[in-house]
Amino acid sequence: MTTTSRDLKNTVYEHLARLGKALSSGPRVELLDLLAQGPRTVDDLAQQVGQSVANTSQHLQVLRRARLVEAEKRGLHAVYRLAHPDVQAFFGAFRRLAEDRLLEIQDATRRFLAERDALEPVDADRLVARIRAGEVTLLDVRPPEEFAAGHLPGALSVPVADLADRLATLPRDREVVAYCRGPYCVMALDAVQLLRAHGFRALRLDEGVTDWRARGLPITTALQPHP
Amino acid sequence: MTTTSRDLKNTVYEHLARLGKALSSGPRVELLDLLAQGPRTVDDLAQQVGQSVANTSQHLQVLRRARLVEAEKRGLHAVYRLAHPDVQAFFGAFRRLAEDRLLEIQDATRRFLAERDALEPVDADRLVARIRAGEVTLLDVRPPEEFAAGHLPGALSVPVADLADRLATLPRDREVVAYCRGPYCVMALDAVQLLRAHGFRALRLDEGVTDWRARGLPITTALQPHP
DNA sequence: GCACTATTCAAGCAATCGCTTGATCACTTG
DNA sequence: CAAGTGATCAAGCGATTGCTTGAATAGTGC
Repeated sequence: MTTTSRDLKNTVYEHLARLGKALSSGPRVELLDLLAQGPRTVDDLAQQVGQSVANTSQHLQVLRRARLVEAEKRGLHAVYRLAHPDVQAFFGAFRRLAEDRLLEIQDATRRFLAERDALEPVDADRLVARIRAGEVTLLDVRPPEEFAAGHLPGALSVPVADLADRLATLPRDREVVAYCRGPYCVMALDAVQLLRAHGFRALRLDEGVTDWRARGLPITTALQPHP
Repeated sequence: MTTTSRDLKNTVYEHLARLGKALSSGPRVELLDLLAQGPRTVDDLAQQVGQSVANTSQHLQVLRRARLVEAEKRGLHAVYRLAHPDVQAFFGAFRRLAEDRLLEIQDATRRFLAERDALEPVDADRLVARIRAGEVTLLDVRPPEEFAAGHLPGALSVPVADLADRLATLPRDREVVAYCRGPYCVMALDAVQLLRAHGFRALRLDEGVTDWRARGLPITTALQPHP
């Protein structure tokens, strides 16, 4: 009797721990973070996290066994995506808790930003009104697929790789605000550096689409995520 | 340049994973679940999870390094508690996600409950009104310390171990509702069985104090958690 | 059918993890 | 101060994990 109730506890907590295990490896958390931006193929993900394809595939299967992501075969490719909107919300809570509690994270990013002397990012609260009013030029510097999967209203899709070629098309009389995936994403940082080097007044928004959505602000999808 | 940004990502995601690692072992999750009920000493916890004291201590230190719990020396004892209210909220989200996504958990508990033929628990929504109106006798069958750390308003503290001795003091003309720590806690189940065997109309509430609080319903503390 | 690509599978190795045991430290009480 | 208790530390073990390498599978395009 006490033994069977112990058994139940063990299996229940063991299953809970399976969810924890899924989040217990750096590369896996990074994969999840990428997938929170939108669906992706395996070797796309592998490239982004800088791991071998085989290894990435294995990590993805761990995530799949924990029901955090799911895969769909599309011709040659296997497209992975988050298994449910709840996962995105939970992952946000996970990241937020870690950032709040583990000061090392804040330290590391602060040190990194200081080192790159990228002026402190403007926080969203102050910018939201101006962005929504269209007083600034808003750039989404993520890859086009992520832009397609959802972006801030009014944002222009200018992948950081293409930015140099498209500088001429940007109005010079307005401030430019660049954003990418979130506070740890450096693409917006690169963009701001490049813009400033060319005389633009440029700022970095340190939130991504997921943070934006978490605030209850609107997201636009130019294309359906899975039509 | 790309290398340093990789470095930042690695350290950030590695730190995030530290939080995941804390949640990646069954006993550790169980410890967290217990601590969500209220502060505890090490060997109290060790007994509850059925592990050696040394092992429990080590698990607690992993949780502490992840800043999920903190310890305070009190004379001979080390009292552990959750490090912040956010941790409790997050742990609730963690458990809820796991329950929703990992059907194995629901299966296991359902099978267990069926095996013990404990009639299905009454869900809170239907009972809340009657409990608040005081139409039923509400029993908190957890240990006294947990009752002291916070309990539902109007509940009587009747630890399951003492229940048999106190049956005579309970009114027989009203329904009895027993609760303990949550859906996986079997103390309320034992209590209901015992009550029914003695002719009471008894029901089990499958929520605990943390669920109750998460609903925004009131909690009473008879004693200050840390005076 | 053949070459090619994207992904998964299987085997292997070093590193880490979970638990145990026995010693040690910190504090209380006789 | 000695005895006793609660907790931590340190060493050691078997099991698991993370990554690599090389082969196998499934679908595409010639």
